[in-house]
Amino acid sequence: MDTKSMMIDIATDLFQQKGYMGVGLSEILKAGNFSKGSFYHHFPSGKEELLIACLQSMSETITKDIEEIFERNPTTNEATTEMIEKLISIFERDGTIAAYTFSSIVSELALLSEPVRHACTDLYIKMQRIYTKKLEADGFSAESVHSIALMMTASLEGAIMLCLTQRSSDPLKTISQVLPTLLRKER
Amino acid sequence: MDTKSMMIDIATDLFQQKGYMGVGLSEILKAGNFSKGSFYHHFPSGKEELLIACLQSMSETITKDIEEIFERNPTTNEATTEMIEKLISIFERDGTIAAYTFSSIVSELALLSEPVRHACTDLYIKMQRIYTKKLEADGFSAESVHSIALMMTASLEGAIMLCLTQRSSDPLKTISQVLPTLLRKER
DNA sequence: GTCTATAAGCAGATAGAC
DNA sequence: GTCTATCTGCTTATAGAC
Repeated sequence: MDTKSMMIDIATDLFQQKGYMGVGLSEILKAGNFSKGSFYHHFPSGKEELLIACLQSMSETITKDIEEIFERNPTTNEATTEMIEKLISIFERDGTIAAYTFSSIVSELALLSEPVRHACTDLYIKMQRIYTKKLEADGFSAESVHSIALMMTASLEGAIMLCLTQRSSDPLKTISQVLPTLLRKER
Repeated sequence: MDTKSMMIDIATDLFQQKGYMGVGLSEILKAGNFSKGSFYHHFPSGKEELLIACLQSMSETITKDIEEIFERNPTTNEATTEMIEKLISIFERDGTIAAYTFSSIVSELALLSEPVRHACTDLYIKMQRIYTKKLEADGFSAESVHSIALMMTASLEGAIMLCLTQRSSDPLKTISQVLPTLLRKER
């Protein structure tokens, strides 16, 4: 594996644990035994360029993962349940949620940096596209599809945040129980 | 108004605009024409102590505000609609949401600092307590009350985050349309 | 309670040898 | 492509006069 990819991998890990601002460049370099010279060769414009690369890599992993779940489950309802169960088991194993969201890493930065903001928007759009497709296949009406997909994204994102701040997986568990209410077709 | 309160007010404003890490201490002092000496007299343990004071002040404002809305509206459904409308008009006026959430200010820090994490948890608990009370008055069953209140908090929090990253009030508008689905009593 | 001046440390970034 | 040594600027925090 080449140096650049290794840098991205190690940095992604650290960013997920402590957030962008919580990790110094030196910490990343030390963790992977990289030198400053080598780092600035691969990321000439520095730490934020590295972050963007990490976000892109995460985005790919996340969307691929969600796509698979949504493909192998018959309905949105079942896919959602599996997705959230997976998040819960990750959270209970690692004590943190390293996937399905950027917000814990960059939410402050998203207020300040346009490239970061775009990377976030991009991920949300991709996730909602997956939900939308499945909801349409489920037979939901065109108008309701958009609303439900957005509600799924928002409540999931909010629940992850609540889990992280409360150090408990309860919020995700509750959301998982409530979401099916929205996915009943009698509307 | 005393110096300490002025410091809290000015800092709150800046933190809301740029996040905790995005605002240096010197920026705060300059904005209010405070001196370092004066600042460290009032907040001996520094910037994080100031942040906690800001979070507490925000928490009071937010909960009082929500409480009023929930008191003057007959049902949870109507109160929620008014609350979200208010958020939307704030967002469309200021381009940011300076209330009802800490997450854009501190989400990264909440991973690192226990006092900050507790301040966040505290706010969420208070908000959900207000929702819960109203839902009970609406006649919802004891079990469903907890789930719905959590779903309200999570989706609102998530929608605010989406609005901020997408620079659009659409997510809040959509949530406002979808939430009533959860508040139908036929469950 | 407030002031100025200064400290001490670390951040991200650069230069130039190899 | 990688290395080490260095630079600059900024951060929070302190000391001590008024």
